[in-house]
Amino acid sequence: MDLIDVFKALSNKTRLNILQWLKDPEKHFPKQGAHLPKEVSYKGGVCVGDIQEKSQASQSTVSHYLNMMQKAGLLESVRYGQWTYYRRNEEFIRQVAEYLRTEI
Amino acid sequence: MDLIDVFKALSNKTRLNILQWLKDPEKHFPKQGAHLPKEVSYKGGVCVGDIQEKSQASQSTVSHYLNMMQKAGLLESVRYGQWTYYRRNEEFIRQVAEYLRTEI
DNA sequence: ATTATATATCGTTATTTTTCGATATGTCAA
DNA sequence: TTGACATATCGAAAAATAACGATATATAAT
Repeated sequence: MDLIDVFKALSNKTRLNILQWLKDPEKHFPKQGAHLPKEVSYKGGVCVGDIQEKSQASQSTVSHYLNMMQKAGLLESVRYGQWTYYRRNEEFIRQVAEYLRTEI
Repeated sequence: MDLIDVFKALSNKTRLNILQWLKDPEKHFPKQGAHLPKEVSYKGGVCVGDIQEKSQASQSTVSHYLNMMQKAGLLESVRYGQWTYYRRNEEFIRQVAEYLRTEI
């Protein structure tokens, strides 16, 4: 776990928002899931386009953010056809919190 | 609590090191405390010069780092004469960890 | 008062990050 | 197989951060 990359990924309002939105996708992306049955899409996360729309940043910026967060370990992604769904890596986030609590 | 500033302050190896060194000053700054009685200096934290020496960054950089971490809330400082002692703000750090665990 | 020491601040340059538009790639539908 | 759409990647410009030496400020010692 490269903590520096994790904290860098968290050092941005939009990225922090995305992470928190993904905590409750039904709430923050109510109209998503047109592409796939609800069970699948919510379990799989939220697609880039929906996140981009909500975040008000450009498509390339959001794609870059998501990739950065995934590399840091905070997110994971699944591809369904032409869509990439991003969701939180809860276990990793838990570990970061625990590390911060005990080692920092 | 401005989380962004907290995470920015944590996004640097040297600053992270400093925070961890200050968790156990006796261990990481064994020869410090020449200026003041041990009880006082350890309770009050570690002076800038000792931190600077250990961190191998320039004096101005370390001073800047410490100020940044203090502004973020992670550190607090006390001045004894010409020395400024920095120590961890444990309560704040605990709150950050708790916030990360539950809200992020 | 002068000098020495510790820390803070200033000004500058180098580096990194941010952010975007343009373009490439990959997938689906007609 | 062509066209439409979703996402990723590229390249560049702007903005922010990092890091230093020089200098200022504050305190202490002579």
